[in-house]
Amino acid sequence: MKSSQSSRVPPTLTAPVEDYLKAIYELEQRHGAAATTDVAQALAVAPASVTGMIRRLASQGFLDHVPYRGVQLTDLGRRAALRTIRRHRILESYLTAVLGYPWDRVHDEAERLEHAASDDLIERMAAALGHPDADPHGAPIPTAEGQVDERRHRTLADLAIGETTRMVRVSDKNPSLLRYLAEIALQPGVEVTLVARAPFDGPITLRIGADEPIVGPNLAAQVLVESIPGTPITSTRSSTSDSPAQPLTGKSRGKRAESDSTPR
Amino acid sequence: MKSSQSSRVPPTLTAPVEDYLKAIYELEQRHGAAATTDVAQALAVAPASVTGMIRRLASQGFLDHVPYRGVQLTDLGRRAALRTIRRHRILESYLTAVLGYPWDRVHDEAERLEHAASDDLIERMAAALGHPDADPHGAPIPTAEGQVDERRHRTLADLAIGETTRMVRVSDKNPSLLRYLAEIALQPGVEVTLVARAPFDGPITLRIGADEPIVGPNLAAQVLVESIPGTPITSTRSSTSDSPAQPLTGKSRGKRAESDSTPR
DNA sequence: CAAAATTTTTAGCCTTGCCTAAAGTGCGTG
DNA sequence: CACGCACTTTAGGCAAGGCTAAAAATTTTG
Repeated sequence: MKSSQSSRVPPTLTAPVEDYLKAIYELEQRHGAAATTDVAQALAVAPASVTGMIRRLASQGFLDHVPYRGVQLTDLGRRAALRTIRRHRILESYLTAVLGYPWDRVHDEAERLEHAASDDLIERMAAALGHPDADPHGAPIPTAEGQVDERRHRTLADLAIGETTRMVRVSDKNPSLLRYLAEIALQPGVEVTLVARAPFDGPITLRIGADEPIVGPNLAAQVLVESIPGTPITSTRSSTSDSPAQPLTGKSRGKRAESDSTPR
Repeated sequence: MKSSQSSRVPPTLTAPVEDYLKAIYELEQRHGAAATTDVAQALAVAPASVTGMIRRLASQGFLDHVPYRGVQLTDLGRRAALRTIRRHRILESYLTAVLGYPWDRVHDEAERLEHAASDDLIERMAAALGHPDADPHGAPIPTAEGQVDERRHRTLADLAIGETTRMVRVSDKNPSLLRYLAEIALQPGVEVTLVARAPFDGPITLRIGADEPIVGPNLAAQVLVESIPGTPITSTRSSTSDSPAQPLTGKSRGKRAESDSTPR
């Protein structure tokens, strides 16, 4: 019985290990837990493979595993996951801001580079960008010490009719969605108003600047927004919290790398 | 019996495979052939491991292997090797010129990134640098089509007394040597004169600008130089050729990324 | 030119990650 | 409360790459 408790994150994790920890962290954030099947789906591997890797990760102190019950990252595992996430998001920011990558193509590139880049390189890139708080898709960048803004946000689908909010974030994993969002100028920092919503989960009319694009509820549910300070909250739907609910681990948001993405 | 002849380089080679092909290419350049032991030493693995990998690479058409005789890259293998070398050298150039890496620390970083970067990323970096011909250590960068300047050069140790040449290249693999060279300002593009050479392989006095550093024969043999056009060649020692010997595969040299390395 | 030294290969084994097929668990529902 | 379904784990394999020890081939040398 080995006692490898909550010490420092080993410097040399394999790429698959980093991917598992990252995926488990993100599942924990979204669903409060990470089931074998969910991890398998997130990583596109067979569930049996996940069971095997989980055993290994548990034995190395990255997570706790109750058979048939799911996994939970230890402090060590969470720090390792956040380190990889920091790398990923700084890489995305750098590729977009400095090398002109469109925002729908940075994910795959960052996904590979995050396992190969040294801490030194990552910090040089962060410095070159002025230490941004969020990546081009609005995802908060953890600090080198593992602090990150874990606030939940409402989605466009949660808004009340007439409500105006600021777009804050969208997943980086769906290139065609990202291309479409760029087309209708729906990007982090932009103000968006819910003009109308057709019944029975029908199309949603937005106002973005002078345009009034109509989007499906499926798209709307993927776009995260936040209240604009000083605007009354006219809640209509049940939703995840927007104002600080859990104690924040990170610092304030705001600065963000300009994303000069080129749709198509 | 599969027929995977001299077609295109498969897009997805593993990192070890890329490392083997690169090492074999470089050994072929230097010694005309690549022996099992040499490859093993270059990659820091056991000779038996090399035998195994060589069998696999031969079966995939990357090289020809005559048991107990050594290996030779096929056209396919050579193209794969040059692709990796191009990535490596563009990465070194970019890290040095754009992110302020000192020239003694780019090798390790490039060594990992070369396996993870996409062609797109590499070409964006090359474009950002104005498509340099050589990396910060003077190594020629192969074109995307696999053309490269394979000229051999003399070393500082080969010079005649009083001869003035231009420093062109040094290996990127020895950080402390690189730091010392930066200290005495002996970098690619710099003019260097052989002032004196003590007998019995003794210390060598150089002139670089206004300085006259004294270096050992061991160091001198690692620094590649080329004749300055219009300077008579006063040969004294046996040496590898300097003027075009083998037909060139690459284009002319010249442009080179500024290396703003910061020694210590 | 045979013995010694060197190089190369074979044999057998290990770890990491992944797979499929089959067996166990847990839970909701009739 | 038992049955069925979904989820999870176990069992058994495979490929890539690496290792050591030992055998075989080649080269060097006395």
